[in-house]
Amino acid sequence: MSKATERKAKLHADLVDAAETRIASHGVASLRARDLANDVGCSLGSIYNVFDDLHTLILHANMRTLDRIDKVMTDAAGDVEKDPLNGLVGLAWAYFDFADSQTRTWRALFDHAFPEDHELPDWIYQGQVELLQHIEQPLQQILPDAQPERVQLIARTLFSSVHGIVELSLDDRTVGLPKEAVRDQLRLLVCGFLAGYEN
Amino acid sequence: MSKATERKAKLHADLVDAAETRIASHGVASLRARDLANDVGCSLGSIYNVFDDLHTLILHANMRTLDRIDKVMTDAAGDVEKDPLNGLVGLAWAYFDFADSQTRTWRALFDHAFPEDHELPDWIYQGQVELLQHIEQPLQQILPDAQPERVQLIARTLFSSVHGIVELSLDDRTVGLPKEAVRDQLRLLVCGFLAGYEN
DNA sequence: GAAAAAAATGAACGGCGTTCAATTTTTTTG
DNA sequence: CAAAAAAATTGAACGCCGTTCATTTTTTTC
Repeated sequence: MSKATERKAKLHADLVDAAETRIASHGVASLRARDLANDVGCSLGSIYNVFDDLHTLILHANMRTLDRIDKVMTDAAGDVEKDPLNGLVGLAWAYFDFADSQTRTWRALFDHAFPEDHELPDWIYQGQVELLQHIEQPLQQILPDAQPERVQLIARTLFSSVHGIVELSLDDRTVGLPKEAVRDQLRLLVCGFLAGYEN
Repeated sequence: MSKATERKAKLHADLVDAAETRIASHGVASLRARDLANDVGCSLGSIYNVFDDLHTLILHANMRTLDRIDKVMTDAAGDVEKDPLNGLVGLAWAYFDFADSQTRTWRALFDHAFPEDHELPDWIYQGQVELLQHIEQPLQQILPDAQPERVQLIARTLFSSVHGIVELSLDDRTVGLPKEAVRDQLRLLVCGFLAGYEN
C-alpha cells in the first residue's frame, strides 16, 4: 500500500474512532466537524477528502455499532437450539442491555435524520438484515412448518416490537415502560406472541 | 381581551398553523424560522416574542398532532366494550392508519431531537398519557383481576410494541415490515400477547 | 531530480437560530 | 386628550455550523 493510501486509511479510521467517542459521550446531535478535526489533528477540509460529508462519517460509526450488536446477539444466542423460545427472549434482553448500556451510541442508529435524497449504502441495510437472521433461526425451529417468507415476516414483527419497547423505555420524554419492567414485559411479549402463533 | 393580547394570540395560532403545514409537507427537519415569518407575514424577531424558541413552537404543533391522534383513537374505540380484544386491534390499526397517512406530521412527534436540558412541558406528557388510557380501558376488561398498575404496564408494552412496528414499517431505511403486512401482524401481536396473559 | 498527481490547508461562503438596540404601537396615567 | 410608560415589532447583526475552494505542501511517476 502506498504511503498516501496508508495515511488516508489511517485518517479514515481515526475519524470514525473520534466520531464514535463523541457520539458515545455527547450524542450524535452534537457531533461537529471542527471538533473531529481537532480530535484527530487534521484540518477541517481534510475530513471532506476522506468522506463525502458528515452523514457518511456517521454511517461508518453506525456500521460499527451494528457490528457490535451483531456480536452481542451472537453471544446471547448461546444454545438457542436447545430452547429456541428462551433463546429469543435472551436475544431481546441482549438488545435491551446493549441499548441501555450504550444508549447514545445505539440511538445514533435511529436518531440521526439523513437527508431524504441521501441514499443509504447497502452495507448498512445488510447489517440490519444480519441482526434479523439471529431471530429467524430459532423462529424457524419453533415454527418448523412455516415458510421462510413467513418466518422473515414474523422476525421483523418481533424485532420491531422489541425495538419499540426498548426505544420508548429509554426515552425520558415518552410514555415507555420503566426500565425495571422491561425484561419481564419483553419475555411476556415474545412468549405470548409466539404462543398465539402455535402454528 | 386587550388588542395587544388578541394580536399576540392570533400570531401564536398563525405560527403553529404555518408550522403544521410545513411539517406536513416537508418534514420537521426542514422547518425554518425565516420561512415561518414569511408565511404568516411577521418579522423574524416576532416569532421570539411569542415563543421561547423554535423547539417550543414545534411542541405546540406536536400537541395538536397528539390531540388528533386522540380523536382518531376515540373514534376507533367504537364498541370496545362489546369486544375489547378486537377493540385493541382496532386501536392499533387506527394508530397505523394515522401514521401512514400523515407520516411527516406523526414523525415530528418522535423525530425532532429537543436539547437534553430543554424540559418538556407537562401537557405534552399528558397528551401521551391520554392515548394510553384508550388502551387501558379495554385491557382492564380483558383482565378484570389485574391491578391497575399492572394494566398500565401492559398498556405501555402494547403501545410501545405497536409503535415500534409502525415506526420501522414506515421507515424505508430500516428492516421494518412491508406495509401490506402490518395489519395482519398487528392483529397477531395484540391477540397473541394477550393470549399469553390469559390472566 | 523534475514534472505530474494527490492530499492538506484554513479562510471564506451561505444558511441557520437567536439576540438586541432602535422604532413603532398600545396602554395607562393624570 | 395628552403625555408617559409599557409592550410589541423590526431587521440588521452575531455566533455557529457544514461545506467549498484556491493555494500550498507532499507524494508519486518517469
